[in-house]
Amino acid sequence: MEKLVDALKALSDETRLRILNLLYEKELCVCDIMEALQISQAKASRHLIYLKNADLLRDRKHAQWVYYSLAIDERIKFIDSLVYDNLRNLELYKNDLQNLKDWLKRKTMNCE
Amino acid sequence: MEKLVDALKALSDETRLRILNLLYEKELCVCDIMEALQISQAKASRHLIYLKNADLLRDRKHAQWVYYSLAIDERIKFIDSLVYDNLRNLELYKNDLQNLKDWLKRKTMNCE
DNA sequence: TTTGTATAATCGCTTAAACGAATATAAGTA
DNA sequence: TACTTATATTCGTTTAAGCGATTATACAAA
Repeated sequence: MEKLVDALKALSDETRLRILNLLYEKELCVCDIMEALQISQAKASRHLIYLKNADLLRDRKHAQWVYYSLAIDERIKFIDSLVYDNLRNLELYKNDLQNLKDWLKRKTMNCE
Repeated sequence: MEKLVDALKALSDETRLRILNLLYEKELCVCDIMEALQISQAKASRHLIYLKNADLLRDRKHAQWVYYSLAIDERIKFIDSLVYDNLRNLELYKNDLQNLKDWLKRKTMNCE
């Protein structure tokens, strides 16, 4: 992250906060985000790239999937507080985590 | 603050972060901010109002002056971490504090 | 090679927000 | 009442970002 301000701009959008909240659980691919948040593919992709450009995420390609995970270093540990002390007290973000859990279970069952 | 996102939007601008950094020291009027940051009156006023609308500041009128101070409650304690762990390690914000100190000293001396 | 799936990029449009410059308001002082 | 000072607001312009819809790319599997 070049600038602290860039990280804060990346955090000042609800969709991106919701994505970040999910990624605090585990690495996910774009389609996991789409399903858990019930948003379009273009929207998920755009916001993930925005977060990556702010150096808050890294990505890893495997076959046709792109997996995103947190890339939050020491310099911006206030984000931990934001997520654990604020986001996770709000219904919207709690629901998102439950939706993610449900989706990942369904996804696994389809492969068995 | 209605929405966490509104607070984050308010924090995602360098001028507003610089203002917040100063107000972590003490209550200040608009002209103190102008002097310490060397910005125009209109710019100082606009950004202070933006922060106030996000419920991060309160104001208090006394004669022709308007004093602004922090209004950050429990819900957004991550801002403490942002200021103390991040901003205050950066030269720009350290310089601003020194400029504020110098300005307040000059201001006091003029009244003696 | 064709088809399907996952992801990214582009287009056109709309809105928020930043800026300097100028003007308005409101209170204090001469 | 005039004048000054402190602060807020408005105007016109510019830029960043958000969106849905669509198209492009890249890999996999048939």
